[in-house]
Amino acid sequence: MPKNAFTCDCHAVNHILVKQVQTNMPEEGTFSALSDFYKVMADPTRCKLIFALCDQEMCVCDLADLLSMTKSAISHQLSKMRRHGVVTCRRAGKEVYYSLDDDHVKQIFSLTMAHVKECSCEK
Amino acid sequence: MPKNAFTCDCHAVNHILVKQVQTNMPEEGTFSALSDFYKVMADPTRCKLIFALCDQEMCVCDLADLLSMTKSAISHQLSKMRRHGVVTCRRAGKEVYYSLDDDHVKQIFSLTMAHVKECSCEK
DNA sequence: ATAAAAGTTGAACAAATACTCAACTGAAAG
DNA sequence: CTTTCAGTTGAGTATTTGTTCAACTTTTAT
Repeated sequence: MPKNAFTCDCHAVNHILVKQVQTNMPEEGTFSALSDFYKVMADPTRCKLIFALCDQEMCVCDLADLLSMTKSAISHQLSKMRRHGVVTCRRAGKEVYYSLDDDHVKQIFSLTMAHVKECSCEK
Repeated sequence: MPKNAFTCDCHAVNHILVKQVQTNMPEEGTFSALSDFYKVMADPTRCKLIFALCDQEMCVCDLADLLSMTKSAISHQLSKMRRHGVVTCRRAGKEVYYSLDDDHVKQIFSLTMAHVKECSCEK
């Protein structure tokens, strides 16, 4: 059974506009990639980790101490972020040091920080 | 029982750095606001809606037609986005037209679009 | 008034997900 | 070699969440 193939329950008011937007729409994969990226950011713990890693690399242990959480919880989050290209890591003896992978992330993060400070929208 | 108050299961390697980052950390509310914002963006359907509304306002019906989804599903998503200050709406006869509320959103969105096009990270 | 179309809303269900727990790997020190 | 500490990983659980369904409101047309 095709998912939701044609279950629009109404007739478009402005057909021309709909068609026009439709031709400019990126492919499905672009939107999954977009929302996947935002999903990685969509958690307070991961936002804190990004904030912490904005200025320097840090090891899992220090990040766990900083956020008063277990190494396991932090490690899970970091590996998710790593799978999505948000952070990289390097081993140094017993420690593994994480840092931000991409400069875009820092840009997007600080732009969003500025946004939420201005925007006063109720939950 | 206090949630995870002090359950860090290790000793910080670099105490000084941890303390330093700790003093610069924004308050909890800032991080919830940040992740709440990203949560709103973290869905393919909502990303498509934002894309569609980047250039002009559109009514629910046309958006439902564009994405081949029910009015109800679209309306639920739009109201979520409205509660979080991402979109606004105005009534015009039977139709309700939605548009992007804040220019920051457009900026962040296009920056992210550029990011995911360069970044080739596996799922 | 009545009907039809656009949109909203609340409950319910299925899928995704953050943290916990326990078992594991890798590196350094005894 | 054994122990210890840093970190990872998989399973399990509780919570969150996207869509459906059905009932409702609002506006326009007959």
